[in-house]
Amino acid sequence: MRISTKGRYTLVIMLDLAKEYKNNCYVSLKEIALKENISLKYLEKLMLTLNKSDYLISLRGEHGGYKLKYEPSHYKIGDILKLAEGNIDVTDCVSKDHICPNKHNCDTFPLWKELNDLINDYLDSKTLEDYI
Amino acid sequence: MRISTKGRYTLVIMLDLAKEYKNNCYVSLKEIALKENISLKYLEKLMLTLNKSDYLISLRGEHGGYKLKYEPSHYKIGDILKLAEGNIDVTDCVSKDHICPNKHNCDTFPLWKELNDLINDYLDSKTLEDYI
DNA sequence: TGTAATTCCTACCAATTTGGTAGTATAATT
DNA sequence: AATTATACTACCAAATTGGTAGGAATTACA
Repeated sequence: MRISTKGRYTLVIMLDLAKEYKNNCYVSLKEIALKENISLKYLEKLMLTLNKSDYLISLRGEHGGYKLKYEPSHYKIGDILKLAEGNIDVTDCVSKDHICPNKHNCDTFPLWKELNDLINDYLDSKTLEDYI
Repeated sequence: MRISTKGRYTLVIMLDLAKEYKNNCYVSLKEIALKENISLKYLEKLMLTLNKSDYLISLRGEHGGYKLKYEPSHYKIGDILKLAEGNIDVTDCVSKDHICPNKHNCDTFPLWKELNDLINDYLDSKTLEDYI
């Protein structure tokens, strides 16, 4: 049930950008790395994933960095975690139809399905706005 | 957020034993392995963990196997998963006090704490009885 | 009393994931 | 031209996952 540093650090980045959204300025990874005490190189790597979405605007060079493309309430926590972690489903059977041939006869499927819905409904009900 | 086969198979074992509880007979791993299409050797290994608890009564030899020590409603799903997976906490900061020195100033801690409580409250509200 | 069945226990192992590091190319600012 | 920052590729060690192999101990039954 673990959320790895990929998801946690990615959320930290997004929150730091969210906090600066009203100032409309770019925030560099160096600032975030220093402030949050995370390796710059690791943050760069996380940005590769994050940047494949339509979430951010980036600028290279001096006074460059990243800023949110939309206002903080636009970003659901669940979406950010799914992007960073790849997949946050409790089991494969709840998301991939083909993986379990007899889920209708499976005693544990209802458990995983209900738990997965609980988690996803919660994470989709919260946005960056709620944590700044 | 994944539950691995350790947790899933362990729950399958416990449910199979729960279904036979009223008959008060021993169920062998061989039967479970055949029925559930899981490797016997892997089930044996999972039993090493499960057997360290006070959950089961085992008997070697012919017509041997395992049976539940208590009635199915005694076993919380959360307890079984914690035992099998080792730790199902979303992050370390929600369970280990020392791991994060400034959790009171952390923007994301409330999120992990609330999510972790949601999951654990759900899993502790269900027992084997609910899935047989 | 011997044999088959079953749990119990210790090693070992390949593939994947996690949590990074290193180096370089590209772009923007001064 | 120099500096600063993102973008991208490659690599790597440690831990976890999902097993397998082999044998020892114990029990039931013929």
